[in-house]
Amino acid sequence: MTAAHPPIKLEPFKIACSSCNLRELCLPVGMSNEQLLKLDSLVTTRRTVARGDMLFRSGDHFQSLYAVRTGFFKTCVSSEDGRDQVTGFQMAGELLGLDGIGTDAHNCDAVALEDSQVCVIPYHQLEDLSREVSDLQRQFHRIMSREIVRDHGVMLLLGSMRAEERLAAFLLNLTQRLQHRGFSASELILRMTREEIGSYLGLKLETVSRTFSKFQDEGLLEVKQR
Amino acid sequence: MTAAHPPIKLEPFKIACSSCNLRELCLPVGMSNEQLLKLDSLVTTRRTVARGDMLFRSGDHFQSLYAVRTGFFKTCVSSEDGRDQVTGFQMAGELLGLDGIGTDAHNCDAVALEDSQVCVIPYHQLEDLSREVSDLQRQFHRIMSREIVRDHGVMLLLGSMRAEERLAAFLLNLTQRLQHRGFSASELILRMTREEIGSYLGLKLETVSRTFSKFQDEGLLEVKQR
DNA sequence: TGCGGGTCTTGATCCGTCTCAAGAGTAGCC
DNA sequence: GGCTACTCTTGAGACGGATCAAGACCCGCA
Repeated sequence: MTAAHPPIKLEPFKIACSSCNLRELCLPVGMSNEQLLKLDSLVTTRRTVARGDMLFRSGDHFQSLYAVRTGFFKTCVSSEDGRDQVTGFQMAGELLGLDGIGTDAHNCDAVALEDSQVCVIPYHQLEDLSREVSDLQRQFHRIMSREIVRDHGVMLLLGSMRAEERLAAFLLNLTQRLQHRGFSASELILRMTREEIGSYLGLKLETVSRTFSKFQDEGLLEVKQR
Repeated sequence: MTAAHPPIKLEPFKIACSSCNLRELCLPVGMSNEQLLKLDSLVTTRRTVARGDMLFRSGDHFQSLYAVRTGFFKTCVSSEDGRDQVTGFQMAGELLGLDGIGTDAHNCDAVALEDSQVCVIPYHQLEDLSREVSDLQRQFHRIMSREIVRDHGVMLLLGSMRAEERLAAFLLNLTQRLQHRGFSASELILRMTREEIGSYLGLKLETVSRTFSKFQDEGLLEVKQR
């Protein structure tokens, strides 16, 4: 939309929603330029999370949502008796922290699977602005609703598919989302371990590994260490 | 709040959110009386759904949310290849249809498991009002967020629990919700079949039945035909 | 009251995934 | 560059739940 950028200016380009290359995937979808400026004034800080570090953990006080700018995350819940379940993998443009709204406390751990950056979205300000900007309200509701639909899809997977089907559905989903972001449809790097994939799919890591081998034997895919 | 009801008036009492006995469980939570009157003008129609009938089905155009007033529902998604998964059971005060917001089309079937009544909440009007009434906005967001948290809990159940644990967790959850609504904590009527329970828990109906029998043998509960 | 269809229980067997275990491959780090 | 720790692969055997099958129970309805 901006015809040209200043020719020589070298000061660090402050990345704002209005000029973010992810704005067609993220919270800004459907918003006008004018509205985006308001969003810019709300989303002013970014946070870097090193691989293996947590963005937030279960029980933390909830204050902000986070939009993944670069990198890759997993979220996982755990039960009192120490069981663990990966509930999702998040990539650029996806929101983290929606689970915290209901109780003002985060309900899962969010772990960076590679060095990552997130935009901090102060939740109360987002509420305020979305009362003013209905397009923002709409998009926010859509995102929450889609998370619910996604979760239901995972339930279907966990409740009624066999190991091969689960892994195939998982890989298909990953490649589709990566393709949406301009990556190859035929190749991908798995940022997560077999164990994490297994946890997400309700399988043990050995089963995941065996299923990969099986797919490879059948010529369905080629595995080069992740 | 009303000290006494009119002594003789027999005309049908128009049930509004402001006087609904479920207002402490449902959308009105946290709203003032004044705000509730606005909500009343939005939620003006009710719909009766006979046992076995569908409130909406996957693919239907999305226009409204539904709050269960009386009765009991299940929601289920199905994959292209005909697999079926019950994603939840809804009782009084709970909202149906949140999955439709993201794509303007319902994404699951909602089936009444007994004769039921729901309040129709036109979604666009709800959006409008929640821009005006921040307490409504907050509660609506909370409800969506809690649905996400609930779904994550089901994923944990499906991904890492054994049959007995799943059934126990399910029964515990049901009794807690019923208790919240003033029913006995030690007794309940299962409105759903073994097959529906199984579908929700990722088990076959025979396994559900066997697990009930096992619990009974161990003296953990008593089964009187449902 | 007796019939028929749906639901539930229980048994026997089978199969998919888990478990345990050993070894190979890979990456980070001194 | 070589050590260590982690991750992945593969095998053998065990086990939980699925499947197949038969019969009991229950409810709605004629």
